[in-house]
Amino acid sequence: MSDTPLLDLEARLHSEHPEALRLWLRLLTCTQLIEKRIRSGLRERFGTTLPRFDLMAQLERHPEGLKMKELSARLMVTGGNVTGITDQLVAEGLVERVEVEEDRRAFRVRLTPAGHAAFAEMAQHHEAWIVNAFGHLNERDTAQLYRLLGKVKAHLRPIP
Amino acid sequence: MSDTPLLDLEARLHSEHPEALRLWLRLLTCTQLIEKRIRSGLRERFGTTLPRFDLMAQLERHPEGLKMKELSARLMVTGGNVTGITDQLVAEGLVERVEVEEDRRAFRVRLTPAGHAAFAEMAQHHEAWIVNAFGHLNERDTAQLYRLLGKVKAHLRPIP
DNA sequence: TATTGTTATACTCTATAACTATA
DNA sequence: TATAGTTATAGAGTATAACAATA
Repeated sequence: MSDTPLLDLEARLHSEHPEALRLWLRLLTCTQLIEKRIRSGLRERFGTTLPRFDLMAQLERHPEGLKMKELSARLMVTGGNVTGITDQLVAEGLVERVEVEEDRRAFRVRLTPAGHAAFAEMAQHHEAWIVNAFGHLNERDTAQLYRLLGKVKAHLRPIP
Repeated sequence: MSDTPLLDLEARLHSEHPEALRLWLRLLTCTQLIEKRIRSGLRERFGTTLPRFDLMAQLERHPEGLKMKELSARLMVTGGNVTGITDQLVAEGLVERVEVEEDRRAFRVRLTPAGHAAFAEMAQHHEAWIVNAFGHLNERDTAQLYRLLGKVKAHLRPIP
């Protein structure tokens, strides 16, 4: 139980922690159901995808722009993917690459005015879908769920 | 606020329910972090993927086997994908298709003895990863989180 | 006609690794 | 040497739609 958690799995694990497994399956199911709604909403209403929306959401929180490296870390994907998604959004005039004076290798990606406007509209619907998904939670439940997930997150990322 | 939730979004949504949005982002982050761990664990240790594991997990709960249609519903993916994943697992001797007497269009997919053994080993590690992910939750927190997510799930799927 | 399952297709996201240009 | 970002590649997962066989 202490420091050799993987040595005698066969003997005990399958029945020792069924609650953790049930919890995980429920967490996964909830997330997937909500995520599917958002993905189809974004696709059907705006012809876009969740990773693209997420990238724009990050930029909206950082009007001065974010470096590719920062975007990569925040979106939890590798650099090549950020390049690809950014290229698409640049081609559509929604984001732009701005040179960084101090470092000529890097630049900041930021929303264009058109991108800001497009994001604002999407964000409204996005928020409505979210609010609807959690529609039956009262304030207390919402706060408690948020708090408990905070504990989980803190343990998952020792250095947030 | 009552029956026209999408008409005047611009005016109110962005500031009216920030808690729901925060909750969703945290829920998504937790799920993604855990999921990434599980995916890389399955890949590195067992050379397999999460959808394949999930399919086998469904079969393990149903020793008599499941029809493709049932697997499709449970895994929340469309039929073509189930065919593809099943084909892979059949090729590796982990699952088998068994004819259904009453309906010659359909059959049941079930684990082979080799598949059962392979799944048992994976499931042990899988459970260890899950237990570790929720390692800092005490029993009360776990139960409460499970209960709250149950509320969310019930609202998401009116007919479970 | 409707349903079960397959096939074919196309698209998105992803990680990896080799590459460039700067630092 | 190390870092920022790109390119190229390959693979997995997904949805869609057309299809065959059976109900």
